[in-house]
Amino acid sequence: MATTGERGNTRELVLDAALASFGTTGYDGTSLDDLAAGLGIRKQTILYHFVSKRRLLDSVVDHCAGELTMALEGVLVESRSAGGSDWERVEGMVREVFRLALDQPVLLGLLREVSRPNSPGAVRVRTHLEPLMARARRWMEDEMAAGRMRRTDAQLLLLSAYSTVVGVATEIEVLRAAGVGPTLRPVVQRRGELLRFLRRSLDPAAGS
Amino acid sequence: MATTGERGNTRELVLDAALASFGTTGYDGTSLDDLAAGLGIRKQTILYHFVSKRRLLDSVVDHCAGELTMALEGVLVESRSAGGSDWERVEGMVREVFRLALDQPVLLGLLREVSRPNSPGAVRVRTHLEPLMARARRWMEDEMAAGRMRRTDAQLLLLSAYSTVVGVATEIEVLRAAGVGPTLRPVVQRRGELLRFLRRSLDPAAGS
DNA sequence: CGGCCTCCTTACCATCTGGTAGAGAAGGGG
DNA sequence: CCCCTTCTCTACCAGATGGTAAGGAGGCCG
Repeated sequence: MATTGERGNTRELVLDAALASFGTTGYDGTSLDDLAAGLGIRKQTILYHFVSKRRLLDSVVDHCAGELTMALEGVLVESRSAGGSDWERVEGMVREVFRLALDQPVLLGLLREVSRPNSPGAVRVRTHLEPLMARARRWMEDEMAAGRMRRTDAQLLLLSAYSTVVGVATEIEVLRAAGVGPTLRPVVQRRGELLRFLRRSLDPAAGS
Repeated sequence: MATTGERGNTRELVLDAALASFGTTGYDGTSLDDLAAGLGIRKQTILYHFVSKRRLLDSVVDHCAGELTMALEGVLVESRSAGGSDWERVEGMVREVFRLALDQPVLLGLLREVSRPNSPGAVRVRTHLEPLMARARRWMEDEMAAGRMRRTDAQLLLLSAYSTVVGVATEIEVLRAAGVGPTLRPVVQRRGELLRFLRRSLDPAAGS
């Protein structure tokens, strides 16, 4: 075992620190030496657990994607057992995403970093998002066919919602940088806009 | 003069290439060697014109900020000579910003890069934006005092509009990365939302 | 005890980085 | 003609970076 007790949680400590560093300083701006120094360990310890810097980023992305997926799954299960309508499910998921983002602002930094075209993490994030999106799309199209959802281009709607979330994430970071701390107002407002947009597009009981 | 004709436009060529590279690959991800190689020149030529990498970034930011300022100034002058109302002026400026963003997508990349907290370009961008914001704020407060504009927190409104624009910029990039090319729809929609929000907050002739 | 596995270490390296020093080419002006 | 300025080049460097190789400490199992 390790000389300095601490048990086997080194991996997760590195994961957390890397998430924070990638999210704030960026992938290229993060050096393994600095990362290790911040944790009081040696760079090689990081490389022992995560082979290479690139795969460390992948692991961080995997970790966060897993959290998101589980959280959304939870909402889905809950809504299903409560017998909620389609629209209530959609709303629940959107609210959960925003809740996650506000609870763990570090996630926003990472999201922004990997959302950049040409980002090394972009492909990895895509492998996580694509099945999620495909599943959501299939579900929506089924519901549309059954008349429980207003007909629209599911693919485009999902993409639009996704880009909106990424955009809001950026906004939150910009506001934070400008000193406007945890002012929920604009975020809540933008969430409301997204929800209204989705409702208008999906809810058969909504006007226009 | 230069061995290879081309006159003295090397500086601007570098500026353009740097804008593109900083915006896509990021500041840390851009190497002077690669930048120079892409232009068929040597790194030292870049350093001759721009002393250091950091100051190259500053120059790029200055250049873009100058373009933006001039464009906005143009809208102001035009609106003033046309005798437009306060609200028409605000709307004209917002439209001009979006027009610029759509015309020169590279600007979006840079904006996103420098909007990141801890970005080396953040301070530079702030020095450009602060006087602009202060001026806008004073103008708005004057108009509010004169009753030509609805009373509200000018500072917060400006910041909110700014963060919205940055957010939209990110959205456009994400959509572009997802293969959804120049689909104007979501952008126009978000511009509409921003305009409605501003109108609601500022135009005395608007409802609610 | 001795071999094995896990985890973290020191030692080292090839490469790339931004940046310095200085030379060479060419135009312009006295 | 020579000098000065402008611009680009070659040569070079100190430091940082990601990554390899190998060893040591301790638990576990035969």
